[in-house]
Amino acid sequence: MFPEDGMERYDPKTIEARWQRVWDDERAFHVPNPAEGEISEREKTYVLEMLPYPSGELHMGHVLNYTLGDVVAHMRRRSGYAVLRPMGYDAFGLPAENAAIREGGHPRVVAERNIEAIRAQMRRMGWAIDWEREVSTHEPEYYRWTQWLFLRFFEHGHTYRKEAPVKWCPKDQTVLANEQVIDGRCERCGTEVEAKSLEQWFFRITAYADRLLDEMSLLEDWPERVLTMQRNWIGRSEGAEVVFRIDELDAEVPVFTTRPDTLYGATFFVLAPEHPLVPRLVEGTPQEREVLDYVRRAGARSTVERETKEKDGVPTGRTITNPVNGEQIPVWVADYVLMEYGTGAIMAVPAHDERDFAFAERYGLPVRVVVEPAGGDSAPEQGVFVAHSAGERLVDSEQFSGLPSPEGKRAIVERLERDGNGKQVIAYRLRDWLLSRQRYWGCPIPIVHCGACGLVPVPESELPVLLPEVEEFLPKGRSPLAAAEEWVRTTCPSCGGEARRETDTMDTFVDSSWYFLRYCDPRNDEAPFGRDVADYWLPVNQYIGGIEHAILHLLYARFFTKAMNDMGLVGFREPFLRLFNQGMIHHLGAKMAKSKGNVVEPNLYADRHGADALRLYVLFMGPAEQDKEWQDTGIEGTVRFLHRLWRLVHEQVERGGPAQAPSGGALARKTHETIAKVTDDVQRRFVFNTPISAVMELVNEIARAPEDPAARFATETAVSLIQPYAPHVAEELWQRLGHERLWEEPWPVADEAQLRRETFELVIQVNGKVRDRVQAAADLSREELVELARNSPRARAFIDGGSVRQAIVVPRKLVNLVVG
RNA sequence: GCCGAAGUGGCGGAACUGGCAGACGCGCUGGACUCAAAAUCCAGUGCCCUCCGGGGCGUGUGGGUUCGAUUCCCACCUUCGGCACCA
Repeated sequence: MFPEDGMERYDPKTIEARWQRVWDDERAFHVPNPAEGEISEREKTYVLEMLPYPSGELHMGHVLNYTLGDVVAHMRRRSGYAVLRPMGYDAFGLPAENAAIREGGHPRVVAERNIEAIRAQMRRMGWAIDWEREVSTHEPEYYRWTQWLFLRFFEHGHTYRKEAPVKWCPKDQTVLANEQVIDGRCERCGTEVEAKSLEQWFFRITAYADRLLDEMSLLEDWPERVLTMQRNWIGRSEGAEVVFRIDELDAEVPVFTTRPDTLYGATFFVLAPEHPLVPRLVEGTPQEREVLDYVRRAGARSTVERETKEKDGVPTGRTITNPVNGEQIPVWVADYVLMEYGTGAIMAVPAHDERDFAFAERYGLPVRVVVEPAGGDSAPEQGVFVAHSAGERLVDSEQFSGLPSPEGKRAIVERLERDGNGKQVIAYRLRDWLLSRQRYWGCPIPIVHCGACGLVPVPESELPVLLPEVEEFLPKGRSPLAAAEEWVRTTCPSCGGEARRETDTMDTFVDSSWYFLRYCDPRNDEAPFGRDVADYWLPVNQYIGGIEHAILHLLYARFFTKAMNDMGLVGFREPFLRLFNQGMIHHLGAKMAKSKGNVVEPNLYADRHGADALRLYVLFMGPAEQDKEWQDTGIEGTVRFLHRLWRLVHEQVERGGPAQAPSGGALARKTHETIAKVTDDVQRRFVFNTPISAVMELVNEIARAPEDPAARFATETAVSLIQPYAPHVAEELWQRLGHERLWEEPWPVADEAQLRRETFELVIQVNGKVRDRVQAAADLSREELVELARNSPRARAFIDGGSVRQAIVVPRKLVNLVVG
């Protein structure tokens, strides 16, 4: 740039490669575990970003995600904490398997090739990661412990196998967990899912529903919307189970309702088409054909269709007895009642439930009002829909009439309980987590099916159950593992007889539900992790990732942690104390996607401008939690800034000014203000764009007064403050300033004494409008400030003939003269 | 439909607890350097008016509270996200 000055040009490529090598050689970011049996003296911080799926290509979302974590980790480490910041790969799963099917070859080869590629790109970004703790979920050394944990869950009854209606993705040829179905479509491929009844493996996450809600109180800082989404997903609702009877069949049919106070308004009864009682109910009746026909048609409807069409159903010809008044009401079958929720049957109260009302309207069923809104003085109109409201009272409900709704609920439930016709219950929307998948590239389920002994766990000594080698990965409705006949055929660990291995593999979300624990103790070959070491590092202090896992991964990991806590494997109940969701980086107005051709590749920019400029830019763009738009010209601004800083440092080295700043000067004060701002912004506010602005301001100030006695001090501080954001160039400049190892240098602390000002700019307002600004001594009294304002000629012009009726003084800020 | 978040210059954004709206950066305009260009540096840059002193308006829209509102309250508009036959 200025070769005639002999100043070396800022060349990010060389600098970045050099410092990455130094960090590796010196194991700069390796953190040892506290020695056995002794808790480390140093306070710890666990900074973690969500486990990446190794697609082979790093994208901008990763860059933002890991750079955020990097800044936090650097600052924490330089503030004296032992910082755990590991990295690994969520390597099992469909993308690698599908790529292998498409291109031929083995999913493992695809996955490992991708890992190599993405690791190289990550290292290029210079993140301060302890690479010695790297793990990948597809390695037998890892999935051995996934299996081990599965068996502990199995022993404790957290895992079970049952036949149940499940969601099936016809494209991926596998079942899905409820959480992986979005609007009736497969979360991965968007194919409409089908309903099937299959025998599958489940985690009993529903047993933890209440704790997943209640223990949110243990979390330090999670985005409110994530908590809301989880609460909605769990869907806890308090109500009652009410038992209706069909005497002719000697059958009891319980329903769940949140409105037991409306029991007298039940005018019909509805069973889900899948309800097991339906065939017996209509057997040999004139309605049999029509009802079974309806059931068949409902079964063929897609979830989407079922949810969007007009409500329909068929009468069964049977009646059922309302336990409170003995009334006989007709039983219908309709698919607006879902088998998965409650008991698969409802009492229909059309006057007080919109869905029941719509159904009653269509089929001309009676509508009986039994609750009147607050302040109803005349008898309620019959046959209409009455929305739920505060202060409502029961009517036409025998002895319960007149009770306010909440008391009515209580009284009716008490009566039901006394008569053995019901009880208070809580229903959840949350379903158990379906964990088995009919695909190859996943963790094998370590179970043996024995004709004599049933489901037998594989003994711990035989773990891992390795994935068998097969020729064909294409799924055909059953797991490709089933084709490895020799592998499938085994002996029962319990009785020694012939037995067959489980051929389903686990949902990859199982792998990622405990990876944050493996990082504590990644090479342990006797246990998934040592409890002491886990209890030292965990819970994660700062977790960072995308909002897409608001329910899926985050709910599963919380469940796993709680179950492990119950089993005595860990001493804490929540895995992630603070959660941060970064926004998405868009380009050309849309989410980056290969199919749209608008992907901005980080590597390209790292090569062109350096990783430091890229890291700075993704943070400088705007608030980290907001979605934002990539601008090529934007990164050029950060490039320019680094060049400017580079020149400034060299100029200061040339000048050789004193490193210690004399106190009291404007530049010295600005420097301390910058330290305070940069530190506070990250630590308290978790914002990353304004600290960069603050350092830019400081650099601008230095450039304006390079001969200031505080210039050298200001320059060194700027380099030190920018280190978490642009670590390579900061390290290089630090060395050129005559120091070493900036990453080990304590984080700067602002000197309170230097922050104090002797004068300030007093803003003078007249009737709320700024009319003048004057310098004022910091220690002036309120009266003196008002005098100063009154004497301002500019303010006077606006006071004119009027009199000052009031003066508002904000100390060290402004005076507002109210003139009337 | 319900719940939530957001709306500020040409653009990304700042203003943290009700007290100077537009920090920082991009872009643009003018100038310096150069044979020229790039790079760099300097100055300017919300809109309107101006006698060049300054004045008026301005944070989605309309109202309110207040000495004072981007910030608090009410209503509405727009965008985005979540939930949505859950009994």
